[in-house]
Amino acid sequence: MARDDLGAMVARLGRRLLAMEQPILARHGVSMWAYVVLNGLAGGSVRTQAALAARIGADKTRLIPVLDDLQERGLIEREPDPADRRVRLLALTDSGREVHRVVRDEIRTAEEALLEGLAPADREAFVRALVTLS
Amino acid sequence: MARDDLGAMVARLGRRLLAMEQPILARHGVSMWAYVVLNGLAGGSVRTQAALAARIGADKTRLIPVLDDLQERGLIEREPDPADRRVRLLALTDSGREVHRVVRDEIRTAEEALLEGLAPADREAFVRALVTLS
DNA sequence: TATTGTTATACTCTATAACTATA
DNA sequence: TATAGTTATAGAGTATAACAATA
Repeated sequence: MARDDLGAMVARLGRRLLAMEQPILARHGVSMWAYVVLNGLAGGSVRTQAALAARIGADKTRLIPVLDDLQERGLIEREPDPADRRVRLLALTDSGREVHRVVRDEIRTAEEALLEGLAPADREAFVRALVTLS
Repeated sequence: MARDDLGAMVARLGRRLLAMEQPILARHGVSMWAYVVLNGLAGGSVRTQAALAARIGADKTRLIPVLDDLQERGLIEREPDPADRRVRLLALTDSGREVHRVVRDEIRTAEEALLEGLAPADREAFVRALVTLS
């Protein structure tokens, strides 16, 4: 069975997913990186900017404008750690948590619609494989 | 079963595949875009630069330095179409076909190694799903 | 007038280095 | 001296617009 390289197919699928998510994010005024940050903070285990950068695989300097924006819009809190005042402790506000939940639900719904194109057994195996490989 | 968004997982897998391919490409002195071009031409159905750009989803202007380099190195031919002298007809040289074959084989081998981490049934379903979705 | 390929330019994204304030 | 975060800068990658040569 002739097929493209995995790399080519994964890249195409990535572009397709991105195109699918873009309108959802735009509708809520959230950039891709802002969503990734909200997502990273939603777990609750990440507290500092350095930890967040490591978690989402971004440079720490890339995060700063995103955090500035999210803070201005009241979606995150960013306060000096009393125990080490070099560190900023990050947390979602209620409003941030809500935006994250809404956007995430819409994205998940759109993902499900995409997976409808697969046989049910393949669908489960695909997600399982993706969890393992990623 | 809590999992990340498909987008996040696909992006991570994409980065992983890229990191895996990078040393192979470097060893043969071929950039990612150069490989994509060789791959696009290997099928034989694509003949013009515009068609190639469309096929691989790249801007036509992005292709030009890549084609210049591949031509200088004797991996592709690029000649005006006698029937329409605006058009450049592209083709792999024997040497280009050989480089493509070698690189592709190494990439496929590495991909197989990656897929070893999956149960055989999941492996097939994963590739099948990827073909469908991408 | 429209199209293929090319060049020049501007823009975006990302990484690097230098700086501050703490420790 | 080392570290968290910030700022400024430079580099890479990409897209946009203008151009030359055909049709």
